[in-house]
Amino acid sequence: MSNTPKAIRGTQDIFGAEAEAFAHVVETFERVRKLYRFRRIEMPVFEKTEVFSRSIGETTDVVSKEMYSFLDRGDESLTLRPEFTAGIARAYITNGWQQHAPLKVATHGPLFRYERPQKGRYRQFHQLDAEIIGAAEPQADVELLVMADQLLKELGIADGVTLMLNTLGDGASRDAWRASLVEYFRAVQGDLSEDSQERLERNPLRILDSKDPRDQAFVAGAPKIDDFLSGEAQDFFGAVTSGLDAAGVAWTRSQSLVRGLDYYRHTAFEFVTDRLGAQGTVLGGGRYDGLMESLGGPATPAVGWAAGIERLAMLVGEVGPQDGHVVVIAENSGAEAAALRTLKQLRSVGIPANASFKGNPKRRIEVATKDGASLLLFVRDDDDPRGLYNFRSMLREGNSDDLLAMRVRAALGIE
RNA sequence: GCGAUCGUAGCUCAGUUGGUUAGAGCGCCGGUUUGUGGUACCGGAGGUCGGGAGUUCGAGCCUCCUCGAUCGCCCCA
Repeated sequence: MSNTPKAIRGTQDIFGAEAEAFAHVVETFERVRKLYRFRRIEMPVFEKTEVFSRSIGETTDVVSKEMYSFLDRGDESLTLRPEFTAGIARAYITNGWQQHAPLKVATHGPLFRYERPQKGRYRQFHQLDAEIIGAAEPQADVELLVMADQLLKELGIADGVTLMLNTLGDGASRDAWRASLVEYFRAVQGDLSEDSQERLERNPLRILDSKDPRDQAFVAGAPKIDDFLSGEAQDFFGAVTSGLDAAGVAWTRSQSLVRGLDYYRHTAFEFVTDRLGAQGTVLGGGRYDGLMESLGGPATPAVGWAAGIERLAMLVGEVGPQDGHVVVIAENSGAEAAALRTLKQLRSVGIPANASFKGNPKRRIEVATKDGASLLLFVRDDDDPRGLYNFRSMLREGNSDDLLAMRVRAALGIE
């Protein structure tokens, strides 16, 4: 025991109800993604380090202190993906996926960030991801948000989650706004929190969503992005919001919602909840029109979002009861072969079935009970005069299991 | 990276101002009872008290270090 290696900090071994909830989130995402005709892609888990450092931004926390980077045996600097978007952008360029533009893609899987673990935050965590690449139109933003909205509804968690929406404007708007913010906050620098004094240098937009009351006093009077928006950027945002209204997606304008990563432009959004403590963002994303160029590709407009599977799974809670299943028990060793045949027959027609083969008959029944079996099927010797099968319902008021029993009888060809 | 709380059998936890062989419930294994099961009863296995060092005649209970968990900050999905 003491010399057994421990799991890595911030990783999880997921089992039982949590694993079921996790799978439920992924399955729901797959279903919805097909409804919206997003194409499935599979991405490598690691990339050259520069894929992330050039796109996400050298000064961001993600790149400067949270990446799992290492030299491989060829002395190349590689990094375990801290997010999906940069790798997808790289793939888009290197594989010539421009020919499919506008390209709607979706994926999910593990990401890695060296952070302090806490509720809903892990070093290996999992996200759903959806992107539309090569579409400059606000309809793409709307499409993505409508899909996200439906996903949350189908997961049954939309009630506790609200869509916070903002625009960062185009590149010029964003830069002018940023300069104005720096000027504004610099004037009161001494009164800001220590964190925000730091942010002033590296990521001034982030001061806007600071939780520190010392900052919030100044945030209210800070320059607003709306005053810097070009006419074009205003029209774009207007098209997004009216599209959402037309599609019946509720949203809330949040002037202080910004994105931490450098590549974002125009639309920025987060679906947030207050039921997850400090990790309230459950799905977030935005438009990243500048990203492809930072990786050396052609100017390519794109939008996307990612959602934390663990966080969604926590909100989903217990997933509904599984379909009833049959447990097959051989009454004695002579019936083992018949039991195996029976299991195969049941499963081949889609009836969930499990075997109970450990211990004495009583023990087998106990195990089956704990497994939640709704029907026990005892199998006897082939030549037993009482017949091959003995049914025993496990449900108190057995309505629903009648159907299961009927299906089982049909599958086995008995009356 | 910063702060706070916590870390005793597989699980949830008790363990009195530091003092003889560390306990319970559930679970697990075996058995009895039982109409082939969800009951009851009997018995059993399982812990170097996260790890290391120190204080003390003596530490699960005190100190330090370390690892991990949890909750915030930060960051982000």
